[in-house]
Amino acid sequence: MSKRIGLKDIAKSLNVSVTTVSRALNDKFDINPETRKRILAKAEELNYRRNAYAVSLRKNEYFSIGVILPSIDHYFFSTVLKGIMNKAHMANYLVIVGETTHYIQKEQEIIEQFISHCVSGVIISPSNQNSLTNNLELLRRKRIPYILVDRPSLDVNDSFVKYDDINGGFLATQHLIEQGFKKIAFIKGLDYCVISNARLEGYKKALKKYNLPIDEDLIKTSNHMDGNADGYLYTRQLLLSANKPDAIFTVTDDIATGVYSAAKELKINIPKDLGVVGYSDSKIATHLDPPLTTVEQPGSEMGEQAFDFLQQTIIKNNSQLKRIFEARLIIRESSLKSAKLKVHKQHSN
Amino acid sequence: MSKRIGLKDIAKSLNVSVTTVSRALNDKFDINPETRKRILAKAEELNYRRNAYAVSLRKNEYFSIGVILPSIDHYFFSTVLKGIMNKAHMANYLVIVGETTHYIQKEQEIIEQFISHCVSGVIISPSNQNSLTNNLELLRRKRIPYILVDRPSLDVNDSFVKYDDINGGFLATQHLIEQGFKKIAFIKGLDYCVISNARLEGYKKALKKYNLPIDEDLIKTSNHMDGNADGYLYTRQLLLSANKPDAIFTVTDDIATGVYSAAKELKINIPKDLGVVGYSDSKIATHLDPPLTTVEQPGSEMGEQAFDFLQQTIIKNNSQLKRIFEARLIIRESSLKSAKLKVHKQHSN
DNA sequence: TTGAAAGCGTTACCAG
DNA sequence: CTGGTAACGCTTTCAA
Repeated sequence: MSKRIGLKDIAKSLNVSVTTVSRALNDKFDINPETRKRILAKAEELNYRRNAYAVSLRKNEYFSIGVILPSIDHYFFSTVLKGIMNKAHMANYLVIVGETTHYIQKEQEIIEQFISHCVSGVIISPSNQNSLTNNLELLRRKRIPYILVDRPSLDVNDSFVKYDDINGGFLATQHLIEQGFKKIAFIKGLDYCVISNARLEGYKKALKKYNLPIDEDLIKTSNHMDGNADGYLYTRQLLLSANKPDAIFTVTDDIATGVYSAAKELKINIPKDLGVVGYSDSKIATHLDPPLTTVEQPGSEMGEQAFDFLQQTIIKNNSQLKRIFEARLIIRESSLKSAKLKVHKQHSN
Repeated sequence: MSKRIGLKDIAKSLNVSVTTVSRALNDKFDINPETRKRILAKAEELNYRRNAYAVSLRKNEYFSIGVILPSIDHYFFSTVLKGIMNKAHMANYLVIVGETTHYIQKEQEIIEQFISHCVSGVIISPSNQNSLTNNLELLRRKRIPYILVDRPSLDVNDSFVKYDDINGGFLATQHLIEQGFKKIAFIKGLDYCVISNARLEGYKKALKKYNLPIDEDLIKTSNHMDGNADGYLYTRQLLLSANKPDAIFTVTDDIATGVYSAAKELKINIPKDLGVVGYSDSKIATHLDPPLTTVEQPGSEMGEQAFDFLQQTIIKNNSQLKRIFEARLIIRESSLKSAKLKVHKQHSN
């Protein structure tokens, strides 16, 4: 295990001062080009690696941000991360990632780790309601700039980036109503989930607007763990009950896949006998048969916006930066009651 | 912008020495419990944050690893990352992530950034053949331990974790043959892609074993950019040609989705008239109609193994750690010519 | 049980 | 153009 090479080693072997070596390596102007060349060559020869820790310490400048997500193998979050990393790379920031797997305890550990690692800021999609109060408070107290992604907090001073989930829920439900569906069920997420609640609100809003009754029996709660299984279960339950809906709107595409399975098993035709709308426009949506109508969520764009906000907060100490992405419904066949089957996938270039 | 609090500040405000404060904060035994309590309280009050950079510098101990992937929103890679992060978190390592988006130049930038950031090691899935020679050499020269994921290099000293892609290709093809398909096409990846080539090799091996001809016209090349589109295009081309195959094996599930679209459009029944086998067992596989037979790739497990290897390399300076995950075919309906659905997994020998 | 001082690898400042 | 010195925030060693 050979010792790590430092400026000092280069300096010694060339009989110059450490200062000079530093200058050469940092492309300063006040140095003899000759000396500079010699130093660079020597550095290369000795496989010198710059120690960013020492530099940061000395300059009191830190170039990393922390990203905290509930789960990175979830397609949406991975696109958010992609967006963040894209911008971060351009700005020369290092991206440290932590996955909470929905555990608030783990979230806290990650935050603490990030803080002592001197991250300049944090982009976080809080794991649940509870963490909004506790863990964010930790960041606030320690004065770490942070941007909330997808799940805003209740504090008006916080900066966030999110979707208009209320309108998303509204558009989805309205679309089903306009297609002629009369009895629309909603499979939602857990009660503490802000997003799920927003979509639920939109759902109810649409029903009200069209004077349809809100039937609590048609509202089911999935627990986020296995959407597919929950979708399947609740759909069976709904379709076999006396109070049978003719359409189902689900809080995630994942749950919608379960709806498909159940419908298939019960030989119920989508969309003729059962309209389905999902949420997120995940990869599977287009591949389901029939393709799933869903609400778009461009995660990558959101990640980029989050990074921009964070940078503004870090540099200009801005706060209360807020951006709400408009909800957009992507209509495919699963919700077109009077559909003639038409494959409208685009295979451009 | 209030100044960051350091040991010195706590020491001063309590009239003790920096050493004592350090001791208190690090739970050393040789300190008066009284003093310790006072210090801890003060630290809390002043919102002290430990500076890991200074600690690392002083102790010459660094606790972060770098992970370099071609693309993180690709499901497989995101599960690999998940596996890595899981283990890393338990071992108290920070995970810094870089996405090359398949650019070898970007890969190099990321490696250089990671090196100066004193990562203890790197887990990398190289972006292409070229980078295997260039960019890995950089890591070797600077003596950074690294583990290759999914795409091994040619250097026998390197440690890696990969799948048995040859056997994967073999099993997939053999299965189709055994199902009674006679003319099996293969849609592969780019020529430089080691993995694609391995699967191709397995494909050919199976054909040979069963004395089927290898027809280069039935081998198509997708460029990794839009698998779905390529799958669609090539499938159309293949199915409309005189030399029409009765089964298609694709190097990724993504491409297989394109096969489905084309088959649907041409009203060709899967699996009766066209057997299809994909690769990766991605999320969509089960949701396609009919569900797609594919070769499993448990990314998370692979990520965990990679981290374990890396840690062994870092700590014990081990090298040439190699693990090849067995290929396992997951049989679903898309390949069952005389299908009654029976889900079972087949192991290779 | 406590403190003073050295030093990790680097850069900034000032002098020459 | 070059070099000496101090300092970044912390831990370690040695001495009290």
